[in-house]
Amino acid sequence: MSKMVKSESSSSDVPLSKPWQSYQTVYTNAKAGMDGVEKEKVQRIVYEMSKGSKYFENEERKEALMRQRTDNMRERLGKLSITDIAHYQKIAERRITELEATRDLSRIWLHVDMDAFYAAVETLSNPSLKGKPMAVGGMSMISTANYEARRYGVRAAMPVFQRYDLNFISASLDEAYLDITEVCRERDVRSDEVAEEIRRSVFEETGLICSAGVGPNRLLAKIGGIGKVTEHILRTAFEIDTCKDLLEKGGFLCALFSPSSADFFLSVGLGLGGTDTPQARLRKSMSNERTFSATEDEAFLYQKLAELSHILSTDLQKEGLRGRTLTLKLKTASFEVQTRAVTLPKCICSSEDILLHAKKLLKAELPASLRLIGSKAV
DNA sequence: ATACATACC
DNA sequence: AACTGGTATGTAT
Repeated sequence: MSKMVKSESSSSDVPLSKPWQSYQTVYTNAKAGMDGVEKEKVQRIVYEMSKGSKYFENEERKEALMRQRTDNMRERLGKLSITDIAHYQKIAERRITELEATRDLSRIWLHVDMDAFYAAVETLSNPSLKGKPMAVGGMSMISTANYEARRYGVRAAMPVFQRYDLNFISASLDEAYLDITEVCRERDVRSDEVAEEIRRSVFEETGLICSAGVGPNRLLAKIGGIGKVTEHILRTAFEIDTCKDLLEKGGFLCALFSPSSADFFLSVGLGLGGTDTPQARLRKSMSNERTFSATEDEAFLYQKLAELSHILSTDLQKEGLRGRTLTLKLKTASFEVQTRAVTLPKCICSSEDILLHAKKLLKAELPASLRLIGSKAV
């Protein structure tokens, strides 16, 4: 959503003479910290270096798929009759009124976002990195998830958040939502003052810098909402660039998307978001997966599967859980993701049972050149 | 209705 | 991209 409001990036209709500008995934200039950098030059260099790689080809495949979805949407849009449009416009208007009636402005939510979290945590444990350009990664690619970082950093800021909201929501490793309504009322302080206080406490107690936003619900506290693919579709197929557009063209959204998707778009347009603290739900599945350099070596693949099955079994038993359907996840050397599942007559949790069924699923897919295997129990 | 596969967040 | 887990959706049976 922030991207939609700012409306700066031109994701479509890029001249063919500059192909690197259409390649959005590896390098996006939307991120902060790009001041004083020759953006186009960097983008071109990254493009030249990525071109032809397996990963790159898969990204192109996904971009083509996205274009197909957009074209498909355009086509369906063109087939709507005047009557259809009037009909769905009515539906949209009614739905907007209903959604508006649910607006709750009684709560104050605060969204915290740790700045450059992984790099910042790494720098804490290795101060010599301070001021140097760095990325967290390995296996010839840039990644982030790092268990050391997790343990170190997550614990670091959590006590601060808890002082303001015992039930704060961890949205991801580096993001959290706090309901600060009571804090504001009891101490008679403004929300922006609380935001500043939290930022200062986090820095004093962890050395990590974070940003904090405030709003009457979680959507507005974060100013978030719509992802890259959806944004592209909305922009190019519907010419929807702003929240206002989402509401004005709600009829088309209701006509072409499922009711729940249309509701989602209209809510974003209205700035409606979660105001309650959902109670922690019970876990419904447990999974694990590993990436490695792509191989066809079946002994290696079965060995990986055995390791994953053992870990999954241990994790399940740690929480006293069992699963009745077992899903095998594969990613081919060309980055295509596949899942294969089997539902069993009885729940299982032993590593032998898991491996037995996972092996059968894998066997049916071989030979194949794979770069990831995963297993999931539901 | 159930199982399975995929996309998206 | 990595890894986890949930939801939504579509398809086949």
